[in-house]
Amino acid sequence: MLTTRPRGTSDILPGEVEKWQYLEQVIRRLCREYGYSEIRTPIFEHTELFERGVGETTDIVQKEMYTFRDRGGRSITLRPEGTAAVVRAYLENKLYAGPQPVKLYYTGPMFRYDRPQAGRYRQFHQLGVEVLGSHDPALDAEVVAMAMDLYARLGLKDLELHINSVGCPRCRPVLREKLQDFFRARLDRLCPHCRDRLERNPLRILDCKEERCREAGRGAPTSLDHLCPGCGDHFQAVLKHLDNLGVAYTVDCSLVRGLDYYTHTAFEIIARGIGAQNSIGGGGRYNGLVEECGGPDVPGIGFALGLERILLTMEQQGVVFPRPPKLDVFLATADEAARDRALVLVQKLRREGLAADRDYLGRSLKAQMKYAGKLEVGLVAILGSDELAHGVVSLRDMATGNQEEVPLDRLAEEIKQRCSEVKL
RNA sequence: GUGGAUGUAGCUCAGUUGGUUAGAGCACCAGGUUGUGGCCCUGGGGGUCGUGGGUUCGAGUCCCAUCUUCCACCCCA
Repeated sequence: MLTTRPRGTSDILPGEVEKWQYLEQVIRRLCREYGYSEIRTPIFEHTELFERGVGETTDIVQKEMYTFRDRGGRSITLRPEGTAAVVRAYLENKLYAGPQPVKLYYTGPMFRYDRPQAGRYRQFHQLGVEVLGSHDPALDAEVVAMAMDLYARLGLKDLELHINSVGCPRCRPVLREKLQDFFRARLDRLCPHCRDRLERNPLRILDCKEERCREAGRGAPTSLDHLCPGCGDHFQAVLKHLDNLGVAYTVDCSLVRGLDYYTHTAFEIIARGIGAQNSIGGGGRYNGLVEECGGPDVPGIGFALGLERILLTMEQQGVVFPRPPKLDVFLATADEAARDRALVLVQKLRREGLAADRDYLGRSLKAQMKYAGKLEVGLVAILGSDELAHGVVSLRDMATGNQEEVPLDRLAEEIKQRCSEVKL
């Protein structure tokens, strides 16, 4: 073999791809029902979009981007997430001039240069949802509820919804400083990791698994105590709306998001049992991002869900995927004369909207039957010189073994009728 | 980027202290007499033993390097 697929990528093969198609189908219906339109942006963007949009200090920008120079010398980056590009497209195409708010969704591959492990890949897929142009806390609640609705529709159970408010540009720096002051006084009690975190991301220290850091974090200032009145009111309103919707949540003061653009509401959904990478979705508000990208002061909120991780959780929880039949009918031939007619007949069936196929390997009738059995085709139409002479086809029900002759001109109708019976 | 484990047919794995043409089950293909699947029987194709070096008379078996995959850390979907 010349080479293999790049590390952390995967080939989604027949057998597996049907699960993706099912997931995508549920997603599209959900988004339509919630009033979202699909947007498709490029897989790659100018690097500065992510540097500015996602944030220079984030791990994504500092060590996880697939960045390269194109032949024109431009710095290009394979998108590591979707929000920045949607905001760019919103501005570039002046969507703020249309009816507000703008509700958009996307699915597709994202790229991050990380070491692969359970639930983490270099090319992975997300469903993302973004709403631009509304501050309404009811929208925050609806966005959270929409994510939970998707999981429910897919049959997922026992998920944990964590929610927090990370404040706004007025109150966040205050908390940050208080936290830094708090931990600076306890620096010697922190693990080496957390000493690094102190400058970069002090909130993370509260999340550390080391016992001594948990000990040191006791009594630390929390985000909720330091929200400014505006942020506090907003957060309380979001929680109230979630209560009204019957969405169960845990307020988690240690929840931070890894991307710089988040303000106010931040949330994350955790699934147990799929390994260390157990976050199957997350999101929040980003009221400063549009302006940061050079646009008007327009608020935004959204989420991103990891499709691989959702599929992983579905499998772990034993969810059964619907398995539509590959073919409606297989056309088997008994001899050379029938073979010539088969080509024409199978085309005719396809034009009738049926999924039909035949043998291409010159196999014996027996081998063709065997093949049809393996494909789990419900019906096999058998054509031989006897049938040709009478203008009929022997139609065999593979589940029961019953077989009867059907006139050629009624074949398509007969198959359609039997297929619809099976579905009922 | 760091740490640990792993790598023999399409898949799951055997392969004894290094010793002749590397095996099994499943899968695939073909047969088991005249035009018929799911069970059974028979036969067949398919492996540069991840890759590259090295030690040795001789390496799938030992040593080194490298890559992949898996798991974890950091972080995230």
